Amino acid sequence: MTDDPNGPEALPAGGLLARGQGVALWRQIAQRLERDIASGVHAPGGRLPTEAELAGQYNVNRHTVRRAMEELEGRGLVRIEQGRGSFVAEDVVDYSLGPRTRFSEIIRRQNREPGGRILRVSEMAAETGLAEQLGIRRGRPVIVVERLSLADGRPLVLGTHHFPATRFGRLPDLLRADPSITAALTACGVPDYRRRVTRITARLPTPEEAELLQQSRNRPVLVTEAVNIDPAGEVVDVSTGRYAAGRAQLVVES
Amino acid sequence: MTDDPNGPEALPAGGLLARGQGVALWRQIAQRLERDIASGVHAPGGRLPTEAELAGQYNVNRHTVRRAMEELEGRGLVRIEQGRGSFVAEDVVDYSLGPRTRFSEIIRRQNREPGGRILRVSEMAAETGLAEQLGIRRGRPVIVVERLSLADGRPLVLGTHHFPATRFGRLPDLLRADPSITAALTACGVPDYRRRVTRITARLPTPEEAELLQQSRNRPVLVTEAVNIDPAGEVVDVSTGRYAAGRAQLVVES
DNA sequence: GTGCTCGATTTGTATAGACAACTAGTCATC
DNA sequence: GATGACTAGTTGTCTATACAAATCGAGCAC
Repeated sequence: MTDDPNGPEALPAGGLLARGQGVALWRQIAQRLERDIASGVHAPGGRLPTEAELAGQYNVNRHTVRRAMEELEGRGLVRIEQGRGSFVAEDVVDYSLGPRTRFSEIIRRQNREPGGRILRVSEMAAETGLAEQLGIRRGRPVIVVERLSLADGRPLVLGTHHFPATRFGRLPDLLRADPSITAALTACGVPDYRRRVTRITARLPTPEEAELLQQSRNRPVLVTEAVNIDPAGEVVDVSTGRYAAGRAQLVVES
Repeated sequence: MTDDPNGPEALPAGGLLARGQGVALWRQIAQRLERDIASGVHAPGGRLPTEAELAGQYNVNRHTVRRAMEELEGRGLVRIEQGRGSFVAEDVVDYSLGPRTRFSEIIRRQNREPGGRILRVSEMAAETGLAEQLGIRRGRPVIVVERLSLADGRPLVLGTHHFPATRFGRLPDLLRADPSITAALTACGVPDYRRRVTRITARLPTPEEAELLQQSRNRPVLVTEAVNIDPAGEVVDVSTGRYAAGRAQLVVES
């Protein structure tokens, strides 16, 4: 760095702030953080340095950093959570629950790229409650599909689907080729289906769920139990969904 | 006030805050100020108690009050001005400058009640510059109309209009009956006119202007010089407008 | 009457300390 | 494996002091 204070060199992001130059320290910090966010130094959803870290980095008081963070929060650039930290804001997906709940449609409607990963396909005998919901006899085989749904590459929903095996025996093969459940059902002779009911609760995720959804084990997931039926009214799918904390909100329009 | 802390009596607005009850002091202060504004204790545009006064009133630190004020400012309820004080926010009028600039239309378009007061009507000989703009000979008489325009009863613009007396000799009588210049011009055979040009500057108001506009003498007013012409292209009015500080912003759409 | 200066007033910034409230991770226990 | 306790880490609130920056009004000079 030259001795010329008006030289062309740009200070690095962590460089000293300009004191007594007419721009409040907190504004300069806010500007730098905004720039770092815009340039991708901090990714959406990513955790920012702590207030103490930033205070040390910029050699200012923690309250000065807080003032800068409040500014960014007010502008929707960051999300501050007591006890957890500060995070780059990311848009929360509005997950509409209605007669035609379709993951890919919902995601595309919000200008994001839907994705899916089939985690596991297995077969098991239906226990009483599930059999009842599916309208089959207890003990009959069901295809269980565990699928992770992503938006823009980020996990959003962890779904467990149950299909009567007698009717949807081909699902495992179909899903190997294309992870779209809607497409697979079409191939099985169900060109359309609709949501009959959705029940919503919340709970803490299991360790495995937390890992798959890329979230903390201490933050609750929204849990849905849904029943989907075909045009004839037959139940085709009983599914459980677990929605990543802070990344989706369920929307029910009356 | 009864000894029962759960009694039905509501604390007066200036009553003590509830400490350690799970609601931050600054939130309680913000809520009370919001309530006072909503109930009309503080009128739009009115000055709020100073930070020091509020700190004393609520028995808190000045920074706690600042936090509350920042909250209200962020929600657009108040306007804080360094060195001047804090004021209840009032909507700033968008004063559109275009071919058909009409005060009453502009005000009504923003759901306010236009009003006007003729301050003075006089006659004088046109000096060189004015004569030139009006397209008359120097020394010819012009009718000078000083009008205060109000929105919802609050002064917004102080206008000085100059009309050629030979053509608009009836203006004084007409304006006595109805303070609408547009209506008076119609009665004088000018059913329509449009804005040819507007020049904008800013300066500090004179003491009289400040008083009429109900503002500080230290705050600049926006000043416009406008030329209005009739359908035949003849200049009908050369006017000066002085817009109250903080209450109007000129809007020019390209 | 006007403009300038100065003191008082008011908000804005920065630091500092202390403690509350919340969260996450670890570890022990069942 | 699940649960609860505990600890460390992180943000939130409140107070306090000091000084900067902006504004206002009074007084005075011209």
